[in-house]
Amino acid sequence: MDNIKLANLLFPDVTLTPEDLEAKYPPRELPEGARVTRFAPSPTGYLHIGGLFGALTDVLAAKASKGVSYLRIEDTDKKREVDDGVSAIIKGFEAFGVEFTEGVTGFGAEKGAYGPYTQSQRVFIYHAVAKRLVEEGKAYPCFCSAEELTQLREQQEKDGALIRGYFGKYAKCRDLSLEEIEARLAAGKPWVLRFRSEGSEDRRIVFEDLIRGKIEMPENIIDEVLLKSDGIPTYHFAHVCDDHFMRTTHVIRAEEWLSSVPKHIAMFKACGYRVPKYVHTAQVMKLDDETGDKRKLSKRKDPEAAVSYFVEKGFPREAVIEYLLTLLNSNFEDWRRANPGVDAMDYPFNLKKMGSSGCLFDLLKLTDVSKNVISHMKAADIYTRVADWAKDFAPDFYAIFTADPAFSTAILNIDREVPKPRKDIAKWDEVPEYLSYFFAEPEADPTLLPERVSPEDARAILACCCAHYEPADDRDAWFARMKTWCPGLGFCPEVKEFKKNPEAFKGHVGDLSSVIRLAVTGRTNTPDLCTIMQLLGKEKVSERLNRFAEKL
RNA sequence: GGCCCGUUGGUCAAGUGGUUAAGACACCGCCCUUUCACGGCGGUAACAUGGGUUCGAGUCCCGUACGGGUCACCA
Repeated sequence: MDNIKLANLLFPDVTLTPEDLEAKYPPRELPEGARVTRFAPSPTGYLHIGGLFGALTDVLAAKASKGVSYLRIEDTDKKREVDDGVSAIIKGFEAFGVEFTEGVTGFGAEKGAYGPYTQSQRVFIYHAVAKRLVEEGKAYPCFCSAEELTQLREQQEKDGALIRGYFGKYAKCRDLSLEEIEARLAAGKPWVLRFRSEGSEDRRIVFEDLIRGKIEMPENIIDEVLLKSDGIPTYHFAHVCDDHFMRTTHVIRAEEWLSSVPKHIAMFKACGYRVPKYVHTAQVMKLDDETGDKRKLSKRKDPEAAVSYFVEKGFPREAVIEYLLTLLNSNFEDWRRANPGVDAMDYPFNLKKMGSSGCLFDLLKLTDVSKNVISHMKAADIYTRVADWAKDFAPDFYAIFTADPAFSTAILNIDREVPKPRKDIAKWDEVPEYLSYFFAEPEADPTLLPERVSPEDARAILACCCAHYEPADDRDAWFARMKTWCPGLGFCPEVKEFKKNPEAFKGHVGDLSSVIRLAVTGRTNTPDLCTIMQLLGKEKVSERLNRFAEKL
């Protein structure tokens, strides 16, 4: 068989050689130990939380070694591709502040010297490599139709074959003569290019996965498809060409790829390329609501699988990243305690410390992380973020919230920017309800009055407050003033004293503030009442006090 | 079914032959407190299972069970 002739027959227009490509994409000049990683999604829909998880791994692994991470779009399956798939991915990363050093940066835009970073634009590379493989007898055209392949599969099932696929005696096109190939080509029969596997069923291959250690598997014996009939490569072939010419050092990808490593190693070797280091990360799972079993997060069934879910709920990007980091490296939380305020992206990430079993996505833990993150934000920062969020997801609230920015910022600042700030907001969609009483008069429910306070006493308290409230009082002065009202109302100004002798009083000073709080805010618990009343202003406070008194 | 990966409290997990088996979230209790939160203290709760190897095993080996993945001209 004249392989050179075959190669020219198959790729008559390809003149570029692998050597040209080596020159075009030289090894990177990076410091010793620097890792080159890549995140390589398919534009098949929105960005998945597992995708964010993976991308974070790539970016951090590169950054921690002063290396390079890049974003490559794997659009080799036109059937599954979605129109705005690329921008959905880019937008997703933008929303969470994940930045790659190289690669696709927008629709049709990219940066870096190893591009193009979109596979559909790299066909010239795949074809150059494919042609060489044919020249060397390591690849061959296959004319089997989909029906024939289905038949083959059924046959193998009947035979009870342990290994299934296109190989050995089932590989009908493996040994076609040049004449047969020419004839079929002339007849216009569609063909795919297959890898001529040299593997043997009874040989085993050993490789190292950076988080799982040494793994041993049977050699690949399948004549995998390299180029589909439309000339576009399969994932496997694209992976080999791209990660070689983009000079990737660490292939970090989800666990589901683990079983195709033997295939990939065989292909790297056939091409004469150095095999990259492999890192297969565990998948993000969730507890199924119905069965109670752990299972992979699914795009279809789980709304929280899409990163847009977190945007809509208004989780700050830092919180999501922070939470993901706790899943990525368990000692992240220790590092965080030791380095408060440091950018999470500067975390000295350790690939080898990644867990090897799938972890459950815990929304409750995310909530806790988020509360902490938000508690450390400045009120002005929160104002901006809430406004940005509300603009898209709560337009009605946006209008009232942004009507008086100074007021909104001030109310967000209650009990904030102090040593022990409140931690009661976990995500922005809680804010409209959380702040509602500042923007509209609340419907106070009389049944929420403290048990020992009768409606008559409540009315007396409200009247007293109405008559003597001084907005200029600071917190201490306000407490002191309330205490002066107590004797006249039959309440005890000191809680401790009241507890010693509860029969002597109707209640204590705390009850006064409870009644006032209920009248002013409609709630039984709120941040500091004194500040709330100051911000509301004497007029509104009096109105609310009176209105509630009328209802009693 | 073949091949592969995994299995420490409800969750995330430290742990690399000798530990009272960390810590965080959640939960419960107490303290602090003029509400709620915050904070402090304490508590419940785990090495899937059976065999080895060893003076000694969560850690090493084999089997079993249970989860997960993969066996496409999808990635």
